Amino acid sequence: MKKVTINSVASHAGVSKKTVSRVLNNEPNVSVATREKVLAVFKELDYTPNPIARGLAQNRSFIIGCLYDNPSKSYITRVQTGALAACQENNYNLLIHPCEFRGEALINNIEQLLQTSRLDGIVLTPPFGDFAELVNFLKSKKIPYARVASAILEDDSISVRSNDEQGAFEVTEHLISLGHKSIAFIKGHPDHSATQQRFKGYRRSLASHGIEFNERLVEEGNFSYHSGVDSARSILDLSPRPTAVFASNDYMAAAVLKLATQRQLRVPDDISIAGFDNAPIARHIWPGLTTIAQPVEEMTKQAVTQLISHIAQPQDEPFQVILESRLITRESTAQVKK
Amino acid sequence: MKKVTINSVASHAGVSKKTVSRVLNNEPNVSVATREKVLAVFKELDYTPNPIARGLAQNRSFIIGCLYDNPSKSYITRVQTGALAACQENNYNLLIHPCEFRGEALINNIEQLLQTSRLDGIVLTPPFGDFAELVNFLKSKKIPYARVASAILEDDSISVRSNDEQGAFEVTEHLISLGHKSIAFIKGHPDHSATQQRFKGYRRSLASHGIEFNERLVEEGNFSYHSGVDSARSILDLSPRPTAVFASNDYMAAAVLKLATQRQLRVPDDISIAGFDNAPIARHIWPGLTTIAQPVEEMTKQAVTQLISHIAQPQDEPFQVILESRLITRESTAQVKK
DNA sequence: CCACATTATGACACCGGTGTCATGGTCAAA
DNA sequence: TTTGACCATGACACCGGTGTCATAATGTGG
Repeated sequence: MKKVTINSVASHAGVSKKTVSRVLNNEPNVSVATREKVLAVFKELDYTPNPIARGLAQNRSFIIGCLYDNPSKSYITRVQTGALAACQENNYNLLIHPCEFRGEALINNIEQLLQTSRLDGIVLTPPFGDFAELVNFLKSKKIPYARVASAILEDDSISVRSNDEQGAFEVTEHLISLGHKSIAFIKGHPDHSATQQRFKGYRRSLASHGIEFNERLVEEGNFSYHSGVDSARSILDLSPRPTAVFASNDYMAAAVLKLATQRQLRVPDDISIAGFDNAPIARHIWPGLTTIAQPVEEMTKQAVTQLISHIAQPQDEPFQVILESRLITRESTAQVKK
Repeated sequence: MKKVTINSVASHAGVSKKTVSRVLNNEPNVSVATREKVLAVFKELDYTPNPIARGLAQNRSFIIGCLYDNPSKSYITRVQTGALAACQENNYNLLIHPCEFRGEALINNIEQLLQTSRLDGIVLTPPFGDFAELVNFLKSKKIPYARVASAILEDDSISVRSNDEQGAFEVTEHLISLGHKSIAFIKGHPDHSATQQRFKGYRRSLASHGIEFNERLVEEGNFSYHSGVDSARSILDLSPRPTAVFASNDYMAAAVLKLATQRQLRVPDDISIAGFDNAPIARHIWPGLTTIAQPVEEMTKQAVTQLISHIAQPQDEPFQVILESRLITRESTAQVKK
């Protein structure tokens, strides 16, 4: 079983390599008869072009890098699923790059990644889309990039996100509609732009109902389960205890639930709990968590699709999309008790 | 800023391309003086060889494929972490390939993957290491592969796993030592060899204590949370109700916990629950789950490292390693009540 | 000191594609 | 009929490495 290359196809079809190449790339100036002859030989020999040779000739790798640093494994796999879908449709490969660096070290790490892997483009998942230093570096190196779920907007860039502010607003509205007035809030990681957005949504809802904002009800978390435990402790120790807790993601919400349960509090009778993200854990625990579902796969897929088309043919127009998220109510929130 | 290639290095150092290539690959027959001169130029120009050109010349892609199909996101990311670590150490890239096909369709899917991505090797994570059809296909195509966490052993293959049978034995021993005699068991997905192994460990422990095996206490799950809910329903409906449930993984155990809690049963006072895998959920819920921790990253890393070294220089000896797992006791298991 | 083995090095083809440019053929307008 | 535009095609260099083989330089034993 010999290897099938563009040369074997060319000699079988009785044309030159170049003509085969033209057919492969759908270039103009090939007669219909020739094109069909070549296509027939493709079928006959079961030919697939060698992406490595193609890459060498075009100085491309057909690889997109996906940068992430996220405590939520389910978020990571959702991002990967979306990115992979876009890559497969376009004959690209996806190189995953978990990365916990910040600042200077981050730039060095990415520089090395680019040197050794020759990526054609990079998808920045939270929080990397929010790091101006990194983005400027990519820009200076002329590496195409796309942002997923970042609130930062630039004039000429690719960005797909959902409306975190609005999502948080809706959760808070939901709690208020159940009669809650004392609603604690656990913030996310300060590096993530989503953290500010979700906090803003919470405050906007309070304000729109004339509920005074109380700083003592706000805790600083970092999206990890562990930080949720710490924040939960402070919140549950408050007196009077708030009647509801809104955590910026489901892991922290799950931590609140765990601690509350350990302390013999009944959820949602004694205290309501809401999260954000609709992570699997939100439905794997009892009671299930009220939360916001975002189309993470779809966001990433659109971002990567756009990134690849930008690589093939650079455009000047920005591509900025905001997808809808939706409130999912489960058992962890209920009418406040008198 | 011009591109730095082997040619620029060669002319700067005043030697031929081929000599530079020799230095790059640590080939013999280069004088010390020449080698040092070339290495100095590497530094000076900040040269990194182009893996694509290298791949074309050697007919390699420097890409390892990682095949998986697993409901547990945390397991997937752990596998990826280990595989990536091995790849990065060896200047390989990792191509992830989630894949839900079986049988004929699986073979076609993989054939296409190989055609388009030209993988140098494949890591088979559960359950793919257990599919003889797939393995035979890879063998016939002469694609190197490595198995992770599969109980299947062949004479000449690479396989790294932990001892599932022993792990399940230890969990059961633990329950029995707490006085449990009626221990329900939820099996995993029938395609996974771990499913058989864990079941065997459970039975061995029962037998070694003279506890009669009761088929009615065994439910068929598939490792998913959902299947755990179904199995839990049957088990909790039994009369008399077993005093302990051992689920083949933590997701199913979490489902048992959820259902038990919904039914006002106190865990572990009314019923003990144990899982397997030490997934994050095992410590994110209350009470935390007693379970078995396996070195998934380490297993995968060793498998991939070995795979890559096998690609560089094929060996005939098999590489078969079994790593230790360990019992982690948390709050979900306790002394049986009289 | 010569014959021969061994080491160090380079010239050149090659991997499998794409880009550039020349060439011959067709066709419409002058 | 001539001219020029345009289309279809191929020859050939090139991308940045590695493999093969020839050759010059050096070392070794008799």
